[in-house]
Amino acid sequence: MRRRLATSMVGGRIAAVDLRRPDLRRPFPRRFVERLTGQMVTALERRAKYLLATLSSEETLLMHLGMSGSFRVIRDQADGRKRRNPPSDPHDHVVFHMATGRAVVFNDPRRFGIMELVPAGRLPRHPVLSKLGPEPLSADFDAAVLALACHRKKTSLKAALMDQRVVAGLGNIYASEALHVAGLSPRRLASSLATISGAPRESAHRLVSAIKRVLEDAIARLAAPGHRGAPFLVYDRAGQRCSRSECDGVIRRRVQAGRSTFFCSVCQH
DNA sequence: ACACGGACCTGAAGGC
DNA sequence: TGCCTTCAGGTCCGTG
Repeated sequence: MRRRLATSMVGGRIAAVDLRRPDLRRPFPRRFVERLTGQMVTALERRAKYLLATLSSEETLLMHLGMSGSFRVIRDQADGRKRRNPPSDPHDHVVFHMATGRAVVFNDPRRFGIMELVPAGRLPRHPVLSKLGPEPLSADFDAAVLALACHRKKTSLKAALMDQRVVAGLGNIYASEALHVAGLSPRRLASSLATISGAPRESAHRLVSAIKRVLEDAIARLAAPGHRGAPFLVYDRAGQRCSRSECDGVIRRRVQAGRSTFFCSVCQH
């Protein structure tokens, strides 16, 4: 999503903002439209599940898609005229009209999304960012770090992977997917990744590799033009056969910490 | 300090 | 057809 939006926004100017309701989960920041209008977008970055658009005003637009949020880009019409009324539905809550003529539309039926404006200097200490664990695809995230973060936890492995302080950016789908690839049961204790002293066991190495592989694959697929809905290995596949070769198990669903977990009880231990 | 359950919203799908 | 319940990719807050 970051890559796709960057193409339309980075280096461009926000010519107008169409704000169609006062709030998502929380009210939009005060003077939201005025603070964005006319700004250049100098960078678009991601931290965990947050998108961070750096503005020429030294403020950063902090965004989260929640459960149901999405962005779409509307290109200007072939004859060069801007669309007066971009195609919209009742859940198109914000439209960024770029000076190029493109429009970036934020749609979010459940309105669990977030849009905030944060002064650049206060970004590192922002409450939602300051407690986040390592980026899963960075070199900082390795078996030693994961084992240390987990060795005193009193929760399941699945819950630990969804804890954004342990590793930042895995959600319910990819937590299940990574555990499947690693061959680890979601019900194991998180602390079983570490020895008594907190050193990583072999399972921690396997899990870190699985997390990185699962996320890299997903990003590669979603970045491909005309991509299809991700073919998950276990997520939302209860009752179907395990896809691992040589495994004749069936995928099961169980609720952990209030969320659905999908796994194969034959090849995940 | 930690872990859990419920709350926040709307819409889709399935049972009756 | 319509009404009910359950479930959905994420945080956040109160409670124990």
